[in-house]
Amino acid sequence: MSREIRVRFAPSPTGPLHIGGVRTALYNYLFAKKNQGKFLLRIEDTDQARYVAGAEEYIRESLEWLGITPDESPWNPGNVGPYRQSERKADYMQYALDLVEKGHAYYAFDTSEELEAMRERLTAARVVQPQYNSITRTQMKNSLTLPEDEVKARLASGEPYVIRVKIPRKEEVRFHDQIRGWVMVHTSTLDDKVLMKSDGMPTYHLANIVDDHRMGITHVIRGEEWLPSAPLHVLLYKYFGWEDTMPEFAHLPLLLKPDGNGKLSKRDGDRMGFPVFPLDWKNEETGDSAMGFREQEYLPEALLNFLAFLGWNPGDERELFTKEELVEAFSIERIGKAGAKFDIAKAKWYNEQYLRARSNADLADFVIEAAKKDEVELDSNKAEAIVSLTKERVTFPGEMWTQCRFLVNAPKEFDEQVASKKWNADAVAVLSAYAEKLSKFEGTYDSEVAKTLLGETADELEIKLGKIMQAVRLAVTGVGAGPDLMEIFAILGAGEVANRIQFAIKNLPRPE
RNA sequence: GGUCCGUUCGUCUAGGGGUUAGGACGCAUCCCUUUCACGGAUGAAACACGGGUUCGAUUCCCGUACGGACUACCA
Repeated sequence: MSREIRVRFAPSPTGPLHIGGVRTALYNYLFAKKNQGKFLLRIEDTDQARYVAGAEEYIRESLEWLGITPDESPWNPGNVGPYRQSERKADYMQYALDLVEKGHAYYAFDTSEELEAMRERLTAARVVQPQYNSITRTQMKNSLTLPEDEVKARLASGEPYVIRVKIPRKEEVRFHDQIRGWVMVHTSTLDDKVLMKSDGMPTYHLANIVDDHRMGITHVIRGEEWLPSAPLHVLLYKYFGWEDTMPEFAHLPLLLKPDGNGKLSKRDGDRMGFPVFPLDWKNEETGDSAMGFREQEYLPEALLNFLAFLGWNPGDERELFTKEELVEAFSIERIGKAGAKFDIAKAKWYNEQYLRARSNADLADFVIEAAKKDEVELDSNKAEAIVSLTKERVTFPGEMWTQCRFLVNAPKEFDEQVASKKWNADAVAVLSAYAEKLSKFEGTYDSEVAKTLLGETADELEIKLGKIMQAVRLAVTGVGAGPDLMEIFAILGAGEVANRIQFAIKNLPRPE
């Protein structure tokens, strides 16, 4: 009988959720759904000093925006709660004490000054790795060196202490990683990590083992930065006697900066002008802020697809996947080992693809909102017209509006470069004749009519249309590039086009 | 420094003892379009290096180089 697949995403609420964390959440989600399992969210808030107000809500909103919804979370608890470690505080000590009793952990009373002194001493003695371990603990103040009654006395007096794991001197720790295969580490390189802090809170190492066990986690899918402490975790499972239900591990490759080396940081985004966080973030207290993919108008389905492909691929040549298709195709075996550079150009391409896949009605709402910020009220007909004019040519929804602003606001100024290059006597001749015709025009002025009429006008003057189209565009829109001109003419209407042409002829310098 | 992990076009990657080393993004050129895009076509572009093993290695093994993560009473 096999257990139900249960995975968790366990961020700590210390600030905005990094995009790498989002990918970790995504992979956990995909793996759970693929295997008809459960995806849980657990808040790792055991560091009270680093707790940032609003961070939890940020995590929740980010996941919601992307549709990576946890089956169980602090806000939607299952029956293995609490889902916030701080709320489980009282339990952890019992587990730590259990380890002390079994001889796998011990009390330590060293002050931070004493710890510092120890490190200095070791460094001076040219010890390569100054750490609290099987050798150095014999010289420190702990329940292994102090007489039993003194330990009791110190404990009774309320003196601050921590509980450390007792790492064996010579032992080989072997564990399997689903991405990297077998990993072997010798305990002589491990140190006696703190399990319980002096404030009564557990460290990550203790808390994550206890919680994963109690929450029935079957697979731990997390970032590569945890790989070095995985041997400790394996040891803890063994000391607790939970080897039978120890989860499988999968350590994900890191997200790297686009240029140079090293992991992707907020600075990289700021430097190169792209977001590194899902949502905008603003901390009123510290004043730090960050821009988000959502506010930069990346579509959630595009971000999701992009992120999924950073370190994973389906093995065939498909690139575009909905969330459901990702679930269907996902497998841990196909996750790569090497870190992936964060290439925003690809993200933009995905955004274009998904933008074009959205319905015009849907996109029209975007356009209406964007116009509102410019204090322009658009009805849905006009907005949809703008959408069909532009959706094939923009990366972000907001650009649909910025590219069409001139529809509402007639140009007062003209692009000088285009004017000096393309504004010529032929163009003026055709345009004034065209405007003349338009002012007398009656009937339906659609893009076909607009085009035919313009063609006829040019023919009569024996001027090639191709030579003057840029100038025509300039006269009516003020710039040299944009959506299909004849469609624009149709939207503007004959009278408005005529007016604009006349304004342009009056205000642009008269060509030779 | 130590431990662990990694290395195929500029980027994301497929592949895997014998291949013209495949795709996508980006880039370039051309076609379509009496404008601008979309689209289509084509092109340039990669197995880090050195040793083995082998008839044959980009693929397996070992080194080297380079890169990364970790090395807290942070997660």
